Amino acid sequence: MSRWEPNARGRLAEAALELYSERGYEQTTVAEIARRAGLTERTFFRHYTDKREVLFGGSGALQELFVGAVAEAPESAAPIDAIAAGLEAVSAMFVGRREQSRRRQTVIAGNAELQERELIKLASLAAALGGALRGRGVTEPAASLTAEAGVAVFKVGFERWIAPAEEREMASLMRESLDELRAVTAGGRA
Amino acid sequence: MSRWEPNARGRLAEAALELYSERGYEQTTVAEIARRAGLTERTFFRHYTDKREVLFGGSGALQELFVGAVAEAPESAAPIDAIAAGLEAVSAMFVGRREQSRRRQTVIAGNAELQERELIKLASLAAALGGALRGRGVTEPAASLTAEAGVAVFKVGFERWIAPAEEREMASLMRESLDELRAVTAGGRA
DNA sequence: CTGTCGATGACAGTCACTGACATCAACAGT
DNA sequence: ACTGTTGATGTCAGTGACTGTCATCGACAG
Repeated sequence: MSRWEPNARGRLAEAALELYSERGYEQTTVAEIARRAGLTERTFFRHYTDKREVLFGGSGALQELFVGAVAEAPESAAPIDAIAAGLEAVSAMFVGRREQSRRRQTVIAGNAELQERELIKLASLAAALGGALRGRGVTEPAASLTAEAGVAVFKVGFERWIAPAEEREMASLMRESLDELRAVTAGGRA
Repeated sequence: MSRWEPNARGRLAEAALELYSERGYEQTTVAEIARRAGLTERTFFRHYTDKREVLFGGSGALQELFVGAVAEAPESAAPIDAIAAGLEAVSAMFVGRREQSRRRQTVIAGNAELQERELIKLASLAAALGGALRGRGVTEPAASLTAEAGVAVFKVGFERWIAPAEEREMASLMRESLDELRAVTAGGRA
């Protein structure tokens, strides 16, 4: 057996989401999070760089998955279709996590610092997607624009997925949102 | 005469930009900024909510000017043309401030917290522009998309304006960037 | 049995940020 | 001229996020 309970990082993330939900982000101290996870404040900062980052532990995996799927889409796929493949892959990783995602977004919506962190994560995602598209031979500014569009679709699709009454799968909502973007950007044509 | 030197707020902003440039954002304490401005740390926090905000004192005026110009563009103007009018207005307010803007962007580029703050300011700008467009009768999602596009053009134009060798006026670069966006989004057509 | 390693704890310290109260020139009203 | 109010600032004592440093001690290799 191990000297400590396993998955300290996960316990910290869980404790943080609970406390942020219960009493709000600002009213929660890092010491409290650590205590609920059975650890000390110092150990919290060994797993997460700051009090905000504990809510974004999954963003690295999300970005890797998204970028990987874009990079490995069929060579024949157009840029926007590679992005669509990425959205499909990402949707799979959220299956069964809708309630947790709702709680998390509620917390983020209630605090400006957390919104800032979310924005920079999305900016990082857009930059990485742009790089993946350039790796597929897409030139600028098409690569960056398509990447930004992909992130915009993800945002819209995600918001719909966590909407109160919504029960459809994320993948469907992502496809729907992408279709709407296509319709809008095609505006003015036949 | 007044009891204190005038323009405390401006002196703080100036001192902060100097110190952030000289020794970096993280290596500068608020007490140092206040001391250089001839004030105390407590007074700094009466003028700016936090250590980051002191670099964004002009963002309120920028947003007001941009939004106002969009709202007051000729009724006949298309959404994107209203945005173009806003970009013209904004360009005027930066005249003579290129060097200061360059130093400021260098500081921001060197620190993640400052980038986060900049991103949320731009998100706020996009939201406000979307509102102004809706006020002109533009429906969703065209209003939000056009607003996002406007912010994207502003970002690109601004980056070019502060590029090392660049000497052209901001207004020209904004027009140029907007034209490029038009070209890209028109892609696939005749 | 012993030495290394890695995750954690303990503890002191810096600094961003806040609340409460004091100060005092300017100014208005008398 | 006298006085009360106001507003920007100073002073001081906090709280809490975050960091550097060293100690601890099961697991594991040899």
